[in-house]
Amino acid sequence: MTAVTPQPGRRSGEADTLTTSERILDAAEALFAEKGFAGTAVRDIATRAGLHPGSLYNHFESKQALYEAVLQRGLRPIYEILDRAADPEAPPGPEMLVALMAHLSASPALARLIQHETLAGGEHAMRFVRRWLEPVYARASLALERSPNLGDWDREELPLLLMTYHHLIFGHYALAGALGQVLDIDLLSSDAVERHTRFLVKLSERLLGTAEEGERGGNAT
Amino acid sequence: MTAVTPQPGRRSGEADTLTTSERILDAAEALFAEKGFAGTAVRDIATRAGLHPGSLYNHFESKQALYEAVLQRGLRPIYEILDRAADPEAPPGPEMLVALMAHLSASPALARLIQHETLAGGEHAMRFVRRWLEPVYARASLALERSPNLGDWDREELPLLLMTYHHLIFGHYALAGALGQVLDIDLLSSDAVERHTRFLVKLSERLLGTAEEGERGGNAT
Amino acid sequence: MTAVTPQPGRRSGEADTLTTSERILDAAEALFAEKGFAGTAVRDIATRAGLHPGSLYNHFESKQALYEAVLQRGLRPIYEILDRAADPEAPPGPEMLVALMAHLSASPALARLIQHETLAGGEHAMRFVRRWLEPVYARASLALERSPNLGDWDREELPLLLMTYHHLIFGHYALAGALGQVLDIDLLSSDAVERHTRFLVKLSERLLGTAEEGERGGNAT
Amino acid sequence: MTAVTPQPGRRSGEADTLTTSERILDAAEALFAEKGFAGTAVRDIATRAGLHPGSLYNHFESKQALYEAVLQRGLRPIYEILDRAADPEAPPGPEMLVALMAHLSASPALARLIQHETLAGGEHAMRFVRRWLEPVYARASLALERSPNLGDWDREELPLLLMTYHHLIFGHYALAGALGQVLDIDLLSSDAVERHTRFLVKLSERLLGTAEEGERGGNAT
DNA sequence: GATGAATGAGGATTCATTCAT
DNA sequence: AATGAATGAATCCTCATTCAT
Repeated sequence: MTAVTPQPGRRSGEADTLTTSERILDAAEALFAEKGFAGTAVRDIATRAGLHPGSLYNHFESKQALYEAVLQRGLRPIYEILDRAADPEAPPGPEMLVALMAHLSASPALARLIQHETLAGGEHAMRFVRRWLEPVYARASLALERSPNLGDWDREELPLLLMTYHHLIFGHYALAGALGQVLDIDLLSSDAVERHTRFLVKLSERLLGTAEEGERGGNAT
Repeated sequence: MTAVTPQPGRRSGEADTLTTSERILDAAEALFAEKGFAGTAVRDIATRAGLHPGSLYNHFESKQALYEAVLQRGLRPIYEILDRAADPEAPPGPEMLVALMAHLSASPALARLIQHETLAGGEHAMRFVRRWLEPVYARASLALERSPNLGDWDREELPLLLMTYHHLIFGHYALAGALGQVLDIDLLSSDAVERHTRFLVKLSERLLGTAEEGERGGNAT
Repeated sequence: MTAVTPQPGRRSGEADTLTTSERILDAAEALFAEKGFAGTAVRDIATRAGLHPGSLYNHFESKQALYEAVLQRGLRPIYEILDRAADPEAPPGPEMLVALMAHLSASPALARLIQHETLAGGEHAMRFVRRWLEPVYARASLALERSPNLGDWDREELPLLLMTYHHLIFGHYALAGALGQVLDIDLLSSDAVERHTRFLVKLSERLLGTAEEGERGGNAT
Repeated sequence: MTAVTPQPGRRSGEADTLTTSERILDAAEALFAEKGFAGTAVRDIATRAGLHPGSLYNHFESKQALYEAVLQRGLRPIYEILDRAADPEAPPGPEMLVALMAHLSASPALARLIQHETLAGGEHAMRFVRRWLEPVYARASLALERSPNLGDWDREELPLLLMTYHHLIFGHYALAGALGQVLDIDLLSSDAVERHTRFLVKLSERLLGTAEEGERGGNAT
């Protein structure tokens, strides 16, 4: 067991060395992902984090603030992946897909959180969309436009392409639990993640004409 | 799409002629879709349906029962569409896609409900998955297997293809509100629905080699 | 099946020939006896009587009025028994006990109702006590004072004797269900009623010196 | 009666030193005794205990759990009295009766609670009977069997003797309020309790031939 | 006389949050 | 930083009762 220097952004790990705040964030992430914001009780988060509900307010100002902290912690690595992909210096290729897959399959709660929010509608969700989702789409859009065979699609079809990726990535991991059960597959096993990544690359090929070289994208997780 | 003779189970219509139960179902569908089950207050449903909260229980045994009635009402037409598509007598083609699109774009709340449930996890969602989603997948699977160029895909890639349709149909309309805002498009306009339908047919073509004859399935809504 | 002339005071009988009001009274009696006034829902009474809750108000003005009708119907025969016993023309003896036993064991709900009310306390119960219980005690007191060996007891002990009979008669049948279970006896069987009657006569003998001749008091029910 | 050292489970006392839980138990005992379980509103218990309805749930899981806690607190001393009486080392005598009287007259709510439950019938009451009343009868049965002149009664009359004591003790204090009003006596005054105790001893004498030496067991309350 | 729907008050309970300790 | 108790608003739901049909 190597010494763990507490990193703000890190997920889980050896239980005893986790900050209380991190334990709360972990508990909250799991519960918000499963039951949504309204369906999650502060008491349950606290219990799961091993403390009493009141104590939670020593670490986060409110349920809402905790929720946003969970989102923030989860979304930052995604920004970084997309930023790297949008870097004009970087070579085009399936690396972004592979990296995204790896990240989401490692913390599937994140994908579910994002879908919950996107699904919600109303004031609250609109703020989320503006603050969190628009930057993601802006970056993804940049990355997409560097694809070689894009001319195959009309300009007005591009948003649909973007959304296709949204669904096949975020949607896939968000629903991995339920759909895995329907199909009797563990969609979060490393095999399945690898297969899904290959599938996405193949599909990209057919849609965009990219990634002819990239069937290897496997050692995810 | 065949002419729709108004039936007891119909949606919307002249406000005054709606049964109280139908008004409740409409109100509940909208609110459950927007806020999820836990986030929706029975009082709000009642108010929106124009009656006092207690009266609601003359029509539905509980919030849960109401929720299930909403799902049932929404899902039945989907079963019928898929059943028709799975009928071996029926000619293959994009009709199923077109019909599904038309139905979902006409009541986008339904798609959101389905995603809410599929997202939820836990006991509750698993029951939904078993009772509602598995039959859908069974029928869709039958329909898919009749595609001509299916040999292009490995047997283990078929579930991923199925899921792709799930995401591009249910996911699309479930997230239409939020993603439409990000992309600054009204994804529920009849133009957009038509475009999305053409997109899906085109994508099917590239994935399955089908639908060469039927791209113009546009008179949706 | 002989012709049944509808008698206001009669209990149960051939189900089909019962007035709706009688069915309601029967249902109410059973439920009030089991669960008390507050614990009984008008809806349950109606259901048990085979009609819808609203219809009940065609027969009784309110839950309270129904309750009082149940009491009235049940208590009238008891008054009559006590009146006969207090009649100075009547020969003294255990006949009153035997008759009371027979009546209460035949409709044990009545005893429970009386105990419920007596137990309750508060405004409501005090009204019951004044209206219903005081006349019973007045009559019973008259009957007691005609006992031969009463001089054995102080004047201030007489109320305790009266209460002893109250408990051993009303209390006995009120608790027959529960205590029968504890003791593993069916206290409402005709054997048990006969035994209990003999017991009471024997006890009266020892307390009041009466009833030397009366061990036969058996053919109850 | 031995000296009573104040214990956590004690009744009444200097108002300010009572635990909140104790105040709730006191309030609940009084109200449940007067109005029964169904007739008592949690809000009223809370108000009487000086707090808001929700706060009550910090101390008791539910109305039902509170009810059971009230019963448990009240019944424990009764077990102890009966245990002492059933002890084969202890000398036989009216001490048990005296002690029971003292306890019940000091908290008459308890007797009413017991009668309420015994009266109730249905699932709920049966559980009570099994859990609470059967042990009482088992102990009382042991105590009874040590009486000298028991041979005077048939074996099948013993349950009726047991029940007689049940009625004359629990029934007496349960109905003390109402019957006291009918008879125009304060049955809970120390005089009345003493007189009732003497009455019971005298009655025991006549029934069992016991207690020739101990009639003066009067220092109750 | 029966029905089903409506009503509004009140039922128990949960909730997020606060605060003294 | 943690706790347990307090709070009051809000939760879902049941209740007795009414009324048009």
